[in-house]
Amino acid sequence: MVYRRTPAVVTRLEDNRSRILAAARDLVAEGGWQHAHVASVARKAGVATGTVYRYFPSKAELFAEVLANVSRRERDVVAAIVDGEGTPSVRLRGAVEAFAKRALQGRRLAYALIAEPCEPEIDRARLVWRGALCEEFVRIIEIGQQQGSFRACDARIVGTCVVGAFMEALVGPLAPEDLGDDAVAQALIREISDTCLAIVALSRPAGRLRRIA
Amino acid sequence: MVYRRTPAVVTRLEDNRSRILAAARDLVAEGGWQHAHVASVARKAGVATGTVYRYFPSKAELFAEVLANVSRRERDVVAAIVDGEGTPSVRLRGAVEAFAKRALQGRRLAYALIAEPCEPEIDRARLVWRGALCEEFVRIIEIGQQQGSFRACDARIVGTCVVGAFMEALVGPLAPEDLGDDAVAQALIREISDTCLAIVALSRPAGRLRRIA
DNA sequence: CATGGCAATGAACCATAGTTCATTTCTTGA
DNA sequence: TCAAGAAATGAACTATGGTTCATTGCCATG
Repeated sequence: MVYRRTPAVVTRLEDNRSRILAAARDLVAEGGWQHAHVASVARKAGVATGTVYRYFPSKAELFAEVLANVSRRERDVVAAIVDGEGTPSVRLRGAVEAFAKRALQGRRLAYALIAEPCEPEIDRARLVWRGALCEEFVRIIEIGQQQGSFRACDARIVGTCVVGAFMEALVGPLAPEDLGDDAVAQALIREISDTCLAIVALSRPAGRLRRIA
Repeated sequence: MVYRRTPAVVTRLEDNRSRILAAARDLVAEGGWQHAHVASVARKAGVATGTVYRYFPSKAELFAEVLANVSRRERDVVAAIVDGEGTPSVRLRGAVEAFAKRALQGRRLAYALIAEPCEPEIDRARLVWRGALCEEFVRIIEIGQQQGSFRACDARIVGTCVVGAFMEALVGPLAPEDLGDDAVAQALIREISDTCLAIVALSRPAGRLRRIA
């Protein structure tokens, strides 16, 4: 019996795997789901079509992993801000703005991962990761409520609303046709984060108000 | 030369057309996109597969029309409320609650039309109609702003946020697995409409506040 | 250097469903 | 009743692209 997986072989296998993943991600980032075929991925990764199937059981799982990788990164960015410094309001705004800014930077990929029509199988994976992102916003809302900075509400539902709000507002501007003026993007981001803050802001007491010392 | 389209024939043709549309809609309402095949539609409508193609150029266009019909109805309901009686706040809340309530009543269909993963071609049609719905919310926001009831903001962006917020919060509960407790649904609807109102509420002046006469 | 076993290859395969179209059936007006 | 033309039929066709697998090549051991 000969041939054992020497470190060299293991490395090569891992290289292949990540090269395929990278190729898949890049393809999506360049042309969306339209041209994200297994054959294209293989070509871009410099392997044969069949090789892809030595690393991933199906197209759907390959792209689900791409989606997971990218989404996890985004979620981590948001999570770091949620767990970071500042008042809950500052953190919520920061999280929303960070997400929006990053999305607008890599528009094509963001559009594909968030909103572009794609195969049902892949679409399903999106829902999962959107849920994970939502968790982070639920957390910051709960923190804000504990500190008395945010209004009393069902954090789970309202967190979902927050995610829905900024996602929806981003979709249009993310669309590939949109070229993206930077000043417009800045204004958009600000408007969106204002809106998200408004969602959780303490509600005004009834009646007229007057500022006090 | 004989055979002209007598009124009877015209009627039969129209009947066929709407029977096919109804069958398609019902299929989606029952089982979502998974089983919405042209052959199934034909069977349910009591015609041959090929007949469907005498009335619709493609599967995508058939279902796009289904989507348009249902969506238009929803938009009209919202539009009527937007143009109806009451303060802008009351109308906004009413519109959101009406939409949510109707969606929760016909869960399966609503889920399919709003969120269920489906073929890219059909998904594209969704975006269009979601935009039309959004218009109505932009309108009520603008009305509210003119009357000084809503905060100053970009109505277009914030309207999109409102739609995104309640859509997203509805998606989970719409999912086919969810059986739907009525009390829970009521609470959900209330929470969502509260949230949507918060989005446009006049922002609190900075500093601490105290109620005055 | 021989050999056993694993990885890579990519052309062929196949599954699914949307479409087509030659044929049949129906309707109308003479 | 018959002819002409339109509508309906549904089995066959086809396009697409994911998946397979017999073959080849490569590498580590004895």
